[in-house]
Amino acid sequence: MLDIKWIRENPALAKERIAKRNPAYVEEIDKMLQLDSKRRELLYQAEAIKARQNEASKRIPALKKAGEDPAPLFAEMKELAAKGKELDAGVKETEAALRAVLLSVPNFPADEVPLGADSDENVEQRRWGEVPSFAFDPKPHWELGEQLGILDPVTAAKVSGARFHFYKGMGAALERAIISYFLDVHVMENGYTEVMPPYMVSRTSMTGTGQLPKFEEDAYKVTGKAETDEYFLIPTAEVPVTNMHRDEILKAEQLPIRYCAYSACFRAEAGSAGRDTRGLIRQHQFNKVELVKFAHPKHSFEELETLTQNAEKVLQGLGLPYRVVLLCTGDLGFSSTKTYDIEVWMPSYNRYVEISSCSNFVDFQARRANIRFRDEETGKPAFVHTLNGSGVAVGRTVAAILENFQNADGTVTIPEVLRPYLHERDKIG
RNA sequence: GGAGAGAUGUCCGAGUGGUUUAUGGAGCUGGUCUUGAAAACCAGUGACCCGAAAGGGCCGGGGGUUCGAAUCCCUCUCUCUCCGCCA
Repeated sequence: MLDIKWIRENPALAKERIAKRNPAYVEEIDKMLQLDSKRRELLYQAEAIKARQNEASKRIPALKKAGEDPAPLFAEMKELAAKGKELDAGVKETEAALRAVLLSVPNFPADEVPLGADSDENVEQRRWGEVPSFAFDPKPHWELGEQLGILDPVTAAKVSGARFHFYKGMGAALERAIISYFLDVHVMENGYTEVMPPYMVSRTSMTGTGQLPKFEEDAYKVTGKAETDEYFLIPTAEVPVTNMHRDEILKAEQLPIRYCAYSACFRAEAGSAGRDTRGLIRQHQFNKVELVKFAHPKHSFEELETLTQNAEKVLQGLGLPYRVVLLCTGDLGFSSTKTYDIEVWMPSYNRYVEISSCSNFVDFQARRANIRFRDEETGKPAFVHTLNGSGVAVGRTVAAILENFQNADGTVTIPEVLRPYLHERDKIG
């Protein structure tokens, strides 16, 4: 959620900044400004009436004590109360309308975010590792997975539907080993605290991180026995973990707080019918290790750099070639102000494929979720900056391992760092 | 699922219809004292919203009763205790 106060004071700049994302949002800024001034006008009137009511309330006991009849005052007050109620309703209505607009407008892109229409205009920052060249015809991971008997989408389709997988045998073990490896690196080397979050969250939590109200169709909703039961399956551990500190005032010395969390993730993939239909790339349910940071506003952009490096580290450990790109304005997520994607080399796609997305949300989520800290300079509460990044997507890592480390005989070499988690086996098949 | 209790400012906690519309602690800031620190004492500081300020509003969310609600009623959410069920 953008800061209405800041927008009120900098309307031209606000429009300029939001237009970088999409000029259509300029109109929304005007709507905000209009509702904001209406709200303040109504609030002023409503509060003036309340002040008069309070004043009268103080006089009534005094009148009684003096033996005078307060009845004439009652009549006047009754009228005032009716008027006040009307104004209160107007304030509430305007506030709700303003909030609705605020919740539907995305974050400003940071100044250094390149202008661009879509992912083609993302800017490569660096590459790591060697893209493999094969002396044989390399296979896509879905073929390797089937041949090795470790991936089974057909049975999953029977049991659940499209975009699900059974992992079997070494496939299941590999997925589990990767999860453990990622968590161990982030906990032991990168300084994160491990959390296991709930997989179902409330509407409030989904709104706090920005998935709702705008992207409800992308989420799976779970209803229960009671009519009021309403949960959303988490699309990422970002949602429960960021909301851990919702409505809290943290101490400045606690910052930065770093959490890592393994979770399954659930996505409806509403807009991607027909895309990446084979393999592990785009599933309704997938595993991910997520990194979340709560940072002091002064340091959040540095924290984004280290967060990205922390995610890169696990790919380096595995020996998977990747590149880091800075997302352009057209590819930037709703809540983010700046995002680096890490893309792993995927031989079957003959290109780099996203395996991690590391973002700084500045105060956008913190304002929605009311996550604050006590500023040491002013002594007043201020919004923290939240960041998160995949550290990294597990299913896509399995795909990348299978494809990049496949051998001519159809076996796959297991990266050394994973072997301790797999009874020291060095290959699959 | 049944029965009961509760939700107050950064934290703890008082307040059960008005005449101070939030008592008192802790914390934090400054001061006195001290070689320094602690303790003690003195003063200040209270979330959040509108406002340039003065000031006003604001006691889990929403609704109601009343001239007037933290206080009474309804409702929702959450927490705790006991019982039941359960991995």
